[in-house]
Amino acid sequence: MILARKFYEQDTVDVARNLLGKVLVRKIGKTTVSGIITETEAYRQADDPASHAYRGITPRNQAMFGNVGCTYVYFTYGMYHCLNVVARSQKHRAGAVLIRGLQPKTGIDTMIKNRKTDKITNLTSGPGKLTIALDITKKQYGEDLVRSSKLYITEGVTPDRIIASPRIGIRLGVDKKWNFRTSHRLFV
DNA sequence: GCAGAGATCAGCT
DNA sequence: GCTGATCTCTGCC
Repeated sequence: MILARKFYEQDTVDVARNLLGKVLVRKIGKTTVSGIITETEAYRQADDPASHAYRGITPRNQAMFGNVGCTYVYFTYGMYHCLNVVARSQKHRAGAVLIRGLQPKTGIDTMIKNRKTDKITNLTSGPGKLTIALDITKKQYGEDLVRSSKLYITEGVTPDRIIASPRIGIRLGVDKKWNFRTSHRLFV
């Protein structure tokens, strides 16, 4: 069952927590590649100096201000794409959830080919890695996860334990524990 | 097993 | 110009 628009209309931090255990599905041609979401991070706007949207709208981050349930894909460090899902409550102008980790479910052979590594635990254990494994680039910028047949998120499993931590790799906003992960992920 | 460098683009403190 | 919501490879222990 594909998640409805309403799912993404709640506070970004809640959506980040609720996305754990859901299944991210990607169709590449005839192949279905999917994985269970094991790690996420919430980025809001005016109250979140670590967010790309903090200083207002730019051509790059405009998706964060757009329709909830769509993707925000950005290119960073000159080499990597990262996948976010736009989500926010009415109180905020912008917000997105960074998908940081997956547990490979189907299409693992395709992931191996894309990633050029055969270590399962290394296929999608990071934001830059999972976009390579699922062939996600700026072509998927703004894709509507509620309506698209190529990229969407479905119901999955219920995580039995959720760990909240400070977000990774940021300098500002370290006080906010907006990184969420499940205890039964494959990766350390 | 771990630290450090390198790759190299977009948006600015 | 520099810095970053990153990852891989190299070299050394």
